[in-house]
Amino acid sequence: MGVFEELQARGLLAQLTDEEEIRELVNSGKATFYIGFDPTADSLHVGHFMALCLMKRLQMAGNRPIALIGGGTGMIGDPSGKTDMRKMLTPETIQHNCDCFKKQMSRFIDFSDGKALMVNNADWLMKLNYVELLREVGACFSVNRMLTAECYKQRLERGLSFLEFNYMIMQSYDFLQLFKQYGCNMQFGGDDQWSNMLGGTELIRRKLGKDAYAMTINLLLNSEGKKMGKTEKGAVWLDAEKTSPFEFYQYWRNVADSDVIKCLKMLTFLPLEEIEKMESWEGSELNKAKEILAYELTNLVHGEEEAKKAEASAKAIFSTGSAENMPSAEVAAADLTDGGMELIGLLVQAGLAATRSEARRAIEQGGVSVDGEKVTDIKAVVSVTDGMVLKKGKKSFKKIVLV
RNA sequence: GGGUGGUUUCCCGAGUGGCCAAAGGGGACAGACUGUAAAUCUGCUGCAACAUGCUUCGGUGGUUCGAAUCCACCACCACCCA
Repeated sequence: MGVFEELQARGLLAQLTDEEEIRELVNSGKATFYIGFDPTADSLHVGHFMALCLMKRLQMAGNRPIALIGGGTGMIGDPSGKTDMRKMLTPETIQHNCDCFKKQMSRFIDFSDGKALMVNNADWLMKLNYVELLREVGACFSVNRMLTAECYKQRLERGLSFLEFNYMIMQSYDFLQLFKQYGCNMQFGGDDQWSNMLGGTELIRRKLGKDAYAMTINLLLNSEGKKMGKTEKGAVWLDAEKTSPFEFYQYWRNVADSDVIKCLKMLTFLPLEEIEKMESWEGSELNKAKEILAYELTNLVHGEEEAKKAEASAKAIFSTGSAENMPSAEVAAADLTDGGMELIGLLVQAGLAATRSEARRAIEQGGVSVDGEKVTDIKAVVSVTDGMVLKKGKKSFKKIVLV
């Protein structure tokens, strides 16, 4: 089985311009392909992770990946799939984000000896001349056709600025540049990028009369059709500072039954046969699959040591309530009166409640316990000791560290 | 440039002078049931010194005893015309 078939079996492939050609190129390890990353935040998240895995899989099969950082396109903002205008980022922020991306990517992809490249499209986009670009590239695009593109549909109803309308042209221009400079003949990306990617292959055909290919991977959606890798607080980040390994582990440990197998297939490097065995697991047995999923992904992103730690603490906390490796919160001894503190304030300080009102509510509704003892008195004052365990709801724990 | 409609709490969306911290739904949070799942049921959802008080309804100013609601100006958005 070649890489192509493997990708297919894992349910990753969505749309392709030319299945036969792509299969051939990719399986023989002759492709140079690129995936673009827009620097909209200072860390990569789970969505990017899929793309990185794809790069890694293809690299292992001998193909050469190019990670394109969108320092230039980031100045414009991709309207695809968005309902509203994006926030404009300052050039400084974009630069900062690009730097952060670089650092994180090198953990996943082997950039040594030109086995993979990392380039920034700011290098060519920023020095473009407007009139020249119009003559050279603008002539190749039909506005009529662009307007029928799926990625603009939604936005046509709500308003689309000329700035964002140009995103597709910039992305197409990227592909042309990479084709010319590095012989990059394929572009991969999320399925929401399809029309932008087609723009590139067409531009190459028109300008150079050569064939280039595009392929999209399925977005990681849960059984309700929502994008995965998002929580109420925002994305699940790959940066340990923004999403701790423990939180990261917990996110995957808590996926719905109906999504485990899909996640294992799409995100992990476990052999397909192994995953197929898990498909027959039922009921609470599936919990084992979730543990595997969480461990595997934490391992990939944060390394073996962190993965083991996260797994051990999760088990300890949920089975015995043990405080080992539990996420902790610092409390200054100076804030205590006679070694005690009102529970409401403690919850807020530990980050288990955003406001005092919220903390009060949690207590009132019987959701708070201290060292395993449920507390329902709003006015309770608890004596704070180093290592005491505070629990709010079913899954939020904090160990108190006195400083 | 001209006209029309709009901007409400996390989101959608009611509210057109006092009974509005603001209906209803979604989401989130907490409880029950469970398997750290889903579904279901219940509670809860601006802040606080929590039975009183304080700050909210695009922005600024005004009318009024009293404004999310009325007036003026500004900003932004959508649609139609040019």
